[in-house]
Amino acid sequence: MIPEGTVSSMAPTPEALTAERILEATEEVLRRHGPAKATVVDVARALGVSHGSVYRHFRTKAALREAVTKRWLDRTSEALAGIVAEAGRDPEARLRAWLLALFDAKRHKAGDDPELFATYTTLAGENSDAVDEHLDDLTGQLAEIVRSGVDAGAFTSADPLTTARAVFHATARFHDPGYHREWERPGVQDEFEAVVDLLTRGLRA
Amino acid sequence: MIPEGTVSSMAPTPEALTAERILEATEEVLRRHGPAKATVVDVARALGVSHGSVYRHFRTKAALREAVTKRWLDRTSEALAGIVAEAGRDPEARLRAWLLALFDAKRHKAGDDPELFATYTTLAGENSDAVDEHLDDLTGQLAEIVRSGVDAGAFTSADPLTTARAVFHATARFHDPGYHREWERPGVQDEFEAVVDLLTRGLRA
DNA sequence: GGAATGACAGATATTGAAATCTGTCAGCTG
DNA sequence: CAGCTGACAGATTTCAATATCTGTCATTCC
Repeated sequence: MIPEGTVSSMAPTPEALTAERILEATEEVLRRHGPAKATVVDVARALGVSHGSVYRHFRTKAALREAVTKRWLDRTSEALAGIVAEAGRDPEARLRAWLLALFDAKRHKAGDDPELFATYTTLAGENSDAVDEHLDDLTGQLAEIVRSGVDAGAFTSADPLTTARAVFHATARFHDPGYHREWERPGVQDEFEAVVDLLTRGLRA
Repeated sequence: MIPEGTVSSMAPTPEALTAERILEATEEVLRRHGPAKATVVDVARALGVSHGSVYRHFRTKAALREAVTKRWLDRTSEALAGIVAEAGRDPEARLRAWLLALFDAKRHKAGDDPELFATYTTLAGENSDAVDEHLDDLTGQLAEIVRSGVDAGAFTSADPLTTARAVFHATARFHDPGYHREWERPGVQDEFEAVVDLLTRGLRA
């Protein structure tokens, strides 16, 4: 066993209570009990500590839930950042791939584990600040794709960020959790393509 | 006083209990008490009859609420039909006018009387069949505009109805009641125009 | 001495008994 | 007789008592 970093006493068996461990336990409790019934007492119990100890790392229950929300949103952003980075690829293909990846990611999350998806949708509703940041992040990625398309002479846009926001808003039906019921209906894929076709036509130089 | 239509006994003072009068009373009760507390007993009381009489005209409370919902949705559709009928006008201008009229109508309903808007949003959520019909009606109107644009050589579209649906979905943020909170934020008008610009560019022949 | 505990006050959620509502129908009323 | 009434059974909602939770902090434990 290697001693972990610079700890005064090495406290071997009962791992130190870190913010990270609390967040993991909170995700687990949310998965098990859902957002309405998940209490910080549950989280403390899952960790084998008193609930007072949790309050040492997170000032309030709301702050704890917000931190969980941020982690989750960041994981989504990271997955898409890879497509933005594919510098060599045709801008239109990159745009389509990015939009499809976003749609697919959401669709699979909603379809594979509906309860967990509902849980995170509830959390997102409680933390509009975290969501706004996430949305800025995503539109920033889109703007990056638009900008490179303009530079390559493939797209026209007076202001890539405004254009990116327009594309994002126009595809809301295919990524906004509020529409998740529609994602399982037969024709959605075609609807998605019809919208993306219209948008890419509108973007072309 | 002129006798009303063909009535067997003329029953002058206490007006006959018609489906129409019940619907009006129901709208009033919904306006006063909201969707959660509006009961059919309330409706009967407002009309000065027993609740049994209401059930003579509407089989269930749900059917009564659905009828109210339909009336309300139909009023919205009719208002927009006028723009579709402006045959002489430039297709692109007609499309923009139609989308703006829809956005403005929704925005004013939500802004002027938020509680009534919330009430009707709840009713709409309960009556997805009526809503689906309404949506078909609206996309039909849009398709009519697209079709006339294609005929005039101003628009390109392999299938006007599919294209109309794409335009409708792409502008969901500006007519779907779920987004009503966004309609009061400062930049919405610009966001709306950015989306409509992109879509009209995509439609042009 | 820094981290964790657990008792506590006020806020929030749960529960089950009582009140109200929905939908039916036999009978009243004009 | 057509239309309306009001009593009724079962479903749903309300309300208040009870239990649980949140957030604090004086005290305990390594």
